[in-house]
Amino acid sequence: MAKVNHPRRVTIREVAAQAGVSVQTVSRVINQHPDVSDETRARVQEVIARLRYRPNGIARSLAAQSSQMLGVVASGFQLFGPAQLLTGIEQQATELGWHLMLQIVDPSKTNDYDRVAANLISQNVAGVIWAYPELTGERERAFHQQIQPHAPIVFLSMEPQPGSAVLNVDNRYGARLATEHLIERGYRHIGIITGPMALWSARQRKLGWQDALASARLPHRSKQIVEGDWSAASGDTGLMKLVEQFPQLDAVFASNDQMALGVLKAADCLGRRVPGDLGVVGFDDIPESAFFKPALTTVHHELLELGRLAVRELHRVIQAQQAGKPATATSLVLQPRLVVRESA
Amino acid sequence: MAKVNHPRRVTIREVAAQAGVSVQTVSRVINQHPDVSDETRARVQEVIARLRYRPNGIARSLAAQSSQMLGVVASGFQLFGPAQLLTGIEQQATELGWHLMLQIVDPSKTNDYDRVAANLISQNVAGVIWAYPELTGERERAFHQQIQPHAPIVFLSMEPQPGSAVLNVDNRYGARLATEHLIERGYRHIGIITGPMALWSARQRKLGWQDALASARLPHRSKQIVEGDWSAASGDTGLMKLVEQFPQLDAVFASNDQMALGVLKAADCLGRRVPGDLGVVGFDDIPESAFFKPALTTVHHELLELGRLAVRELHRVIQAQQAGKPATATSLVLQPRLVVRESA
DNA sequence: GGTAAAACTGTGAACGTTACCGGGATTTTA
DNA sequence: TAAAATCCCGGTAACGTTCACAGTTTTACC
Repeated sequence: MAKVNHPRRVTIREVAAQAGVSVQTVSRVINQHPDVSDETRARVQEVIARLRYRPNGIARSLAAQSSQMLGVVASGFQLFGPAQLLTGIEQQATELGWHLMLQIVDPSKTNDYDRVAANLISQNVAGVIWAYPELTGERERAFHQQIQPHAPIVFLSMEPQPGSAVLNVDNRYGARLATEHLIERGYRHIGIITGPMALWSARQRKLGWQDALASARLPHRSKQIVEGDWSAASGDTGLMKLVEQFPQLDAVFASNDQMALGVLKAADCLGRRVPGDLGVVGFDDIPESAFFKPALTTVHHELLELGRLAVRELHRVIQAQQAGKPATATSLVLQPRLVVRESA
Repeated sequence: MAKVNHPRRVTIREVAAQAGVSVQTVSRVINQHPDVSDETRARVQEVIARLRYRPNGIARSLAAQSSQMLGVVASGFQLFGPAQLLTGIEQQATELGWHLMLQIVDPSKTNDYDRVAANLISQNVAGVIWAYPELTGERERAFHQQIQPHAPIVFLSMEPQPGSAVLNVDNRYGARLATEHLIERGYRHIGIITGPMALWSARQRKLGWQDALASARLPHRSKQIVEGDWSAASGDTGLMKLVEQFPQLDAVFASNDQMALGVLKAADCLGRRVPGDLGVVGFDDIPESAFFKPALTTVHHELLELGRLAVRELHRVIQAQQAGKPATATSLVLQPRLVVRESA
């Protein structure tokens, strides 16, 4: 790292000199420490404003051994879920005065997790939000072990692990709601297009579908199941496969709205009318789903709120730890709800 | 900022002690400085690995007066464009070894820009990518003035400003392509649903639509125009308004794909067949648009690549500046292309 | 009016790294 | 063979802030 000739920035020392006080006093003013007389405080603040002094966050972090930065590990913002989570995280972080350091993981590279952990530690983040959907037991443990000594972690949308704080939407319950709705409407041969089965959330949604069928004493066999990848394209081909391997199919639970869109499209191509010949329910309630043809019945969940909660939880723990009280983040599950429209 | 009792981290001093060399030599090894013998280098690296030493990025930034961090100012990841940009930025940043500090602006708060600038400066970012779509002339200048002395800036999707580097997609040309396609297909009464007119990119798309009509000697009047807000809902209500105020309407250019979806929905409600009774073209080519009914003809642009380019440009300038050669970022425009499907 | 407590302010040493400069050992050049 | 260049390496002083502690002044109370 070569030195770049930037204009000298104003330092705390200059402010102190101009205000006729010590550096320490200026520091106290900046940090809203109570032990400063109103008069001194006012004088210092006047100088700060005049000189346009900005405390150097880097130096602050180094001296105080803690930064104003939260690490966010994520991936795939093109998808609705991650984008929503990140937005919520950002909103809440800004409101509470935290900065965000973004890290993307490439799950295909095994040692990418180490790189990310190293980066987070090296920047001395005060807390970490793991918003990437998947982390298997062993990797989770390894990551936890690396980060935990330095900063608390909150995981999002992941399989609950003992000893870790995981914030989730109840995917299983949501899928059950969706499927039960189909059953209520009289459909009896209900297939599913799942998300990538490597993902816990996708597996949970599949379980919810099974729950509903089981409690209605309807059979569920593997020919009723097709695995998708969250994309509309996989919903489209998914339905094609499904009708082929399970001809009596009369309804589909698509594990997200994009795939549901693909299903609607394929149904159209096959000449099947929705909801008459085929019931369809999605998951996520993306803003567009109300404008599908027909408008999609789907499961709504509050991912934005989940992201906000993650930050708040981290904030709580960090504050407590700084006050000397040991605290750990706790897990939490948000309940989704069914949004009935026209597709079932 | 109170001190938290975390386990002591391994410092460069301990590595130096264990390896029997000076702190400076370890620093040289970390930074791949050439002036170290292979033998010493190997010994130091062995110790680093054994002690699991991680250089403290904060201390490094402070000492070197430059960080490994790029600032990204953005907003609205739920929208396709920003999400795509951010993904591209992240990919390229990771490949080049940069970290990202994320900042969201609330455009409704006037002084939010100052807050963001202060944050970026305080964290000593090496460069800034402004990915929030809009910054008016004056604010742009103010922001520029605050940041520029500290770090180079690249703006994305914004009105080109003299003296600033702006990376853009040619929105006007893309919109022209879309509209010309409608004209070629024989539509003559072509309306438009614009994006928020406060946004330059939305205004450019409108201009492209005008260009096409003008060069085909077709009239364009204000009753052919409705302003939307990028959402499917606004596309839906937009078409309703449009047919009311301009009954002879036979085609619509929707300024993004979400609004096009809304248009398709409204057309269906009105009993108008697409593309028979009504031609529709969108903009963005979101992955779902191929699965609309009918499949949407739209304009494709490479926002992911635009994000990557922004990082590369910044990287180039920073490198050059550190090498002592003054350099400035340059502007650039990417050309979009038409994707013909079934909706026109 | 004296003492103890409270309120305020300053001093010096961290925090973990890199920049700058200087010096010895080794090789190259004239 | 001496001088000059090159290669390695180390010591010291930053970078801009906060922390711990030690002062000094003011206030409160009997």
